[in-house]
Amino acid sequence: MHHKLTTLSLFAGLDEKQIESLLNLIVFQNKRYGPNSLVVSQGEQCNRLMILTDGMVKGEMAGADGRSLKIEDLHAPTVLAPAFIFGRKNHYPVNIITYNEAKFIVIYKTELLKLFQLNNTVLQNFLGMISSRAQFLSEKLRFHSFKSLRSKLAFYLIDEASGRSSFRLSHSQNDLAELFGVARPSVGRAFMQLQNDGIIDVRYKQVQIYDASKLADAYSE
Amino acid sequence: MHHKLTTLSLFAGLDEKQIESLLNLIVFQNKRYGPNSLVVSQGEQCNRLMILTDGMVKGEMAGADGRSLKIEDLHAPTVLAPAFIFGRKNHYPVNIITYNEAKFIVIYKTELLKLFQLNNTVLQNFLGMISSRAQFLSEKLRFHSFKSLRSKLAFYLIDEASGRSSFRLSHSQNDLAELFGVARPSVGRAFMQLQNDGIIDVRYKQVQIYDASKLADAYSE
DNA sequence: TTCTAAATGTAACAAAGGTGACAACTTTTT
DNA sequence: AAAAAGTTGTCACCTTTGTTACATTTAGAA
Repeated sequence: MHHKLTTLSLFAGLDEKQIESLLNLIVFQNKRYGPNSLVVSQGEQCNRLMILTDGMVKGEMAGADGRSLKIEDLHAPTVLAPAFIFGRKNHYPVNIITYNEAKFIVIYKTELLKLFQLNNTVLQNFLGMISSRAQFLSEKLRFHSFKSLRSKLAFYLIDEASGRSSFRLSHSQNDLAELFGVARPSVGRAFMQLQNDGIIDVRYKQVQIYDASKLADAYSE
Repeated sequence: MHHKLTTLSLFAGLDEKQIESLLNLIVFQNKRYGPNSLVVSQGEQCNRLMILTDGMVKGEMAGADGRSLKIEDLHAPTVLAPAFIFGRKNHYPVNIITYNEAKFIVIYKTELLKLFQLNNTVLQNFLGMISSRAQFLSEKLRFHSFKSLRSKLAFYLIDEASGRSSFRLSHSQNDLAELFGVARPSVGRAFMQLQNDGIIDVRYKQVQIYDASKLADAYSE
């Protein structure tokens, strides 16, 4: 029936039979939306877990004037906004809109808690999902806390080097520019400056670190 | 005994007796550290929940070269790094060091899960803690995604106005500068530019919005 | 009220990064 | 091997933000 659920991170570690028998023990709804339907509207209270089992949806945030900007695309199977059922703010921050026909499983909060009591693996998966998200965001944010491009690049290089003094970059300058939120030529300039300072040597993707200590200094420049 | 635990968010909604009887049902350790002790070292595996019941500690991140920068101070009672027990990366990202003498309750992962099974409130509190953290981080990050100072300020103003067209700012330009990660005079300039464009009127903390639509336009400038 | 500390307005100059463009080089595909 | 696509080096010029400094205004304390 819901064969795709085995690939859902919430049910990781469970086989099809286990999932089915679990779902038989709780109350949930199947919902189906046509293309371009509003599934969840911004500000709506989030007291249920929505699992996208088929289709593709987008989350977009309505601006003060009605225009909206896309936040992200979500493909089945996935869980929508797991951090909003139990968080302090339990109102959706975005509109969720279908691209094509989409199917959902909807589990209300009380039933979800029942599910957690029934199966420890599901609970751990859910805890893992939210925790990983918090970790991911935390890391992104720390990256932003390095102000200058030079410091971001230094941080990246030390991480990428992971101890080696010579290595090949696994991202293009374009990727890095996007990652750092700057323009591509700026990345090139930053590389060049580190090289001119005698800290590294770069030639295309090949990097040689001459002075790891100075590179670490660059964190705070 | 652990009278302070009633103010711990993990045990919110429970009284002293309930907490005590819960703790009697699981295995945990009491630990005590002297001043300036290393409680947790960066990279160490996180397979236990540490609850700071007395004292004050700091988290600091060791740089590649040994120097370290302080991340945050934590006061009792609080839970250390709740998002790291169940997350994908279960290694502490920081060193935790005591300022003064500090006492902890240490609950291993398996016992913590037992606690969740025993008491639904504790589970919901824990879910709430990590969810709220994810939400908080998410919001911070979204703010950073507005590139220009003008767009950040516009976003802030619309939020602060919350519908009104005239209101008083609740932060100083200094606060805003810190919040936006820019220099203070830049904040002043950004205010002035919005004013010169006829979008708002500012006089010290008093703000009048003339054109909310144009202000919203400024998101993407 | 008067004094004082904090907040704000403003200016000149410096520095960082953005933009657009193009050539040179590498990698991948055919 | 040749062609195509992608990546990198580099340049000139523009825009935004940082820095420092100082005068002015406001708000809070005495």
